[in-house]
Amino acid sequence: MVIEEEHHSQNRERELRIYDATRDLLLHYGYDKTTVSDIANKAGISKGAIYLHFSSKDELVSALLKHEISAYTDEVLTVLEQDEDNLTFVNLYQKTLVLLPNYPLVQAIIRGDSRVFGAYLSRSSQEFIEIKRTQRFPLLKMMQDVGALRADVNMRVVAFILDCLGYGLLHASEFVEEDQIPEITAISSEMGMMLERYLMPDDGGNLNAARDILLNMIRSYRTQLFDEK
Amino acid sequence: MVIEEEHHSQNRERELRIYDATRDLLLHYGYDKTTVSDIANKAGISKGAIYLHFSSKDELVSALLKHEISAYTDEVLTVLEQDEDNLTFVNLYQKTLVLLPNYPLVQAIIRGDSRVFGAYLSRSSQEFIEIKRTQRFPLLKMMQDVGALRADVNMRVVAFILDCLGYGLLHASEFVEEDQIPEITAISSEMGMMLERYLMPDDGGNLNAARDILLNMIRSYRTQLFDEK
DNA sequence: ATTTGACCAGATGTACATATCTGGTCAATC
DNA sequence: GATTGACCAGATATGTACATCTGGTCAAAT
Repeated sequence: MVIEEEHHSQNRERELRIYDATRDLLLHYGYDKTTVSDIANKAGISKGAIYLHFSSKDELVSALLKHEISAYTDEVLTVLEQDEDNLTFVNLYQKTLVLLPNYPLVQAIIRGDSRVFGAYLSRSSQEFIEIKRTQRFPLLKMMQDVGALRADVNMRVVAFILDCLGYGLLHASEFVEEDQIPEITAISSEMGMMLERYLMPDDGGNLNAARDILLNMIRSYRTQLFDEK
Repeated sequence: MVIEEEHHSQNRERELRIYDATRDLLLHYGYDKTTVSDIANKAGISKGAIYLHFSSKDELVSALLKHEISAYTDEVLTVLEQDEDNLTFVNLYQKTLVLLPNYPLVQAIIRGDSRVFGAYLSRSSQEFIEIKRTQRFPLLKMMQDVGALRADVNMRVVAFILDCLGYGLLHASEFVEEDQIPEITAISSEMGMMLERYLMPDDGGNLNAARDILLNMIRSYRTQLFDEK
């Protein structure tokens, strides 16, 4: 029993090493230029050992992506659940956005970065990405319906504007020098202010309801992601 | 004299036909797939005649781009100068943004569209684009300094956010179905509302000053564009 | 004096053969 | 029975010879 435990954790530990190696290599060289041997080398194991964990290179990458998304949403959920008090738009936004730079692969997923994912992208039909965008409008609409957001805006258009803004943020390095990009804390704080002034109802709105909707949406996204197939 | 006049206008008319042909072909097939013969054919003249107007294909395209930018900024200036009264942020934004879809080449320039400009882009070092982005912050800062925008925002970050938003808007067709994109009038109206609530000082601010700064900036951009070389 | 379009050199594209690489396997090893 | 790495087939990259295209010119036509 003790032995099996140890053994299992040995395997798990190796799996995590494989994830680490794959993440580093994907971000640095991209999917096409990263070979299974490279990953094995970097993880300090043989190529065959990779196939003891994953049935193919694609499956390894899929598993890694789920792992990364899981870690990111986990952290977001934890943080959002924590501060019951002192809830503001700035907070809500800052909390979820500030964590993103710690998960560069998640950023690359949302961005649909072909440099990082190469041939993998065209094959796997981006199951991960779609969900987020198609659910932005419903999320905002629900928030508006419970009175968390002001009623006198065209929410369909607002969703589109926020999509554009998000797209721009994730692609900023394409049109501006890396060192010209402000701190993510400054950006999310400023964006929080903007959304607060723009979308908060005059009576202050129901921020707890907004937070709960956001939490539920993330939770259902997680379920969807890990249950199907 | 009359003959010369007529002759000149004959040449000018042919130059405009060349512009029209080039614009159409660039937008449809892109720079690399558009040959000088194609342009000549479409304009109903011989290839040699093109070289009576322009010394090279590149120079033709440069001239066309200046021509397009000139036309667009001309129209913007006219419109902005017109309504002295009833000045609002929504108006200011709507006026400049609503005209852009009529100038698809200008959009392509701002977007740095490699499909449209192909090899031309890498060569000509995008003299046109740079100016606009590097001057967004100074523009906003000036507006803030004259009290047209609220003082309690980090204008450097606001400029960055607006850059991201602009980038996203121009690249919208890359991440959302064409028919999911709202009407440009709805977008600019909603964006005007957003900026108004976000950036307008509590006392309403000095919108005439803001408009004048915008006008001057566009005028100086035009001068810069047409004077140098 | 204009305008044309055949012409040219260099760039670009095509086709194909050859060399290299790489995802995945499995007999041999530990 | 867990792990390895030599091995293989198919994919990808490289070299190369040849054909086509295209920006630009200029003698000839208008």
